[in-house]
Amino acid sequence: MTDNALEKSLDDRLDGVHAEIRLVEERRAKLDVLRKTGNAFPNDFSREDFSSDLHRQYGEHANEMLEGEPRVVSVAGRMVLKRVMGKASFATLQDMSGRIQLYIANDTAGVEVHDAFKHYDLGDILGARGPLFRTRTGELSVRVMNLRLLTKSLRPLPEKFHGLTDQEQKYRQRYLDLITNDNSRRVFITRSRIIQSIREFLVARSYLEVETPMMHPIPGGAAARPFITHHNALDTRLYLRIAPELYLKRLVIGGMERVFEINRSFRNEGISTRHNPEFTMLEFYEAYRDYTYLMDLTETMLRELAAKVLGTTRISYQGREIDLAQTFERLTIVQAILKYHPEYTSAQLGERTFLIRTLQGLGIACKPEDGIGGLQLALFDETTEHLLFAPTFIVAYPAEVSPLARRNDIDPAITDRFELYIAGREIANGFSELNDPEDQASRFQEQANAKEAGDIEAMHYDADYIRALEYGLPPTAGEGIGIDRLVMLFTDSPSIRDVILFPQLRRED
RNA sequence: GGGUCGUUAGCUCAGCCGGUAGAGCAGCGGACUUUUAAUCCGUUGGUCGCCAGUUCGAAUCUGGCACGGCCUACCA
Repeated sequence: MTDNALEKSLDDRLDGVHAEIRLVEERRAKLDVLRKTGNAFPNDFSREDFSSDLHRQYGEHANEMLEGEPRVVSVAGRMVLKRVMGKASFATLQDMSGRIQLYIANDTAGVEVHDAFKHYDLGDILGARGPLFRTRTGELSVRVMNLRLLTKSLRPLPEKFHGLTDQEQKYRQRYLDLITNDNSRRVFITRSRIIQSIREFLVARSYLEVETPMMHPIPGGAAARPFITHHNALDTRLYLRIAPELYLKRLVIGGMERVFEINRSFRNEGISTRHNPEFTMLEFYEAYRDYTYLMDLTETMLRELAAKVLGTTRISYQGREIDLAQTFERLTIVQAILKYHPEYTSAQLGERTFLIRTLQGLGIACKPEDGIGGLQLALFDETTEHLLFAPTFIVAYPAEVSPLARRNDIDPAITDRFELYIAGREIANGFSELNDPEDQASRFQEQANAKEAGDIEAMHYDADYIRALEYGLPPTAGEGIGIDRLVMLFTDSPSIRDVILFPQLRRED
């Protein structure tokens, strides 16, 4: 590259940043003026009123009532709309609860305040005081007597009408998404309410909320690939947890007969619209109960949750209706396949050779060690799972894929376990816990052997957990619910990234 | 990981068969004392994701790369 070419490329590069910088520089110049004339970042403004409270309390009041008994309010928030009309202006302020309109005029706020306001930018944080009134078109507004710029915004906001639509930017700069998109705000408020309501539901039933380690010396409680890290002082390998299960059951052994935890688990697997490397799970355990009790409890919980958070048990997800008030169907894996695929017969689904041939026809690789139950489950996963739109409990999972679940008393090849499907997705997984330490030890051994044989998701042998079981785990039922997926369902969100504030993305650079 | 679509002004988007860029919003200047996506007049702003190639000439065609959306695979 010649010197000339290098110089040209540098010039071009500076030109490239010029446009955006210019908009910021204009605002920076305004900030410089603020710095010179006083405190540019004051924090002595006292906000007394939320916009939603004002709309709720005075939304129905006629203007004569408001003018007759003036209610002076103090509001603050980000200016998201601005309309200057010469000697009077309107601005829309957005706070955590909603929006309120400000009226700023020469004859009420004063010429000086109004002229200053004219140079405020969309995105600035303002504080305003004045009496409420209703405009000619009926909108509840603050007749501004005092107005202060509390924080200068240096960067321009996304377009006021369309908001931010670029998915990547919504995820990377979530604050912009929250400022400009009502739906996004609604989703995360709903998420918070769901979690809060679950807490209340369980606490009301004498559950204790606990926190167990996220860093595990032996990852356990699920079949998944973990993240690996290292502790320097202990010079030891640690894994980010893939599930809290084994620690929660240790607590039940310790006498915490009803415990729950709502927190993150981590799985080092693919990222998709249904998977984020860190995700939030509710796990809860109750002693002296079995999995049938959990199914009843889950139905009640989801029903009450919807009624409380959404105000209805009827959910619309991606254009289809789900009514949580209806009794959730309960089907075994085989019953579910037969219901949705009447072309198969019950006799066929009991034949190993038929199952293997059918799965191969669907392009599913069968492992030679797969038992009949495993083959049935593979067929279910492939052909039926995604069709379970109405809430459905699937029961009778094979023991070979349920290393932590109690065997069924009549058929020891299956376990007392269920999974709940809604909208074609697994929402919950629960079972009567395996509390026979010797059975658990041999199941761990099978898992360890599978791991040895190359199954990267197989569980480790956890001797410490076996020791705990040997002290006696009371008969217990336990369940996990994927909170993110539940929130997706309740907020009609197509992607898990829409319900996680900061989803994992590739590095920007 | 595989398939597919996308990346143009701060934001939302046009840009046809190749002739080196347009609108709206935002910004700046002006008019306007009940607007509400205010309106009207004027105006600034772009290495068209990056790197090569084809061509007299590339936002446009071809290849590669980066990032993202969707579908798909593992899973909760």
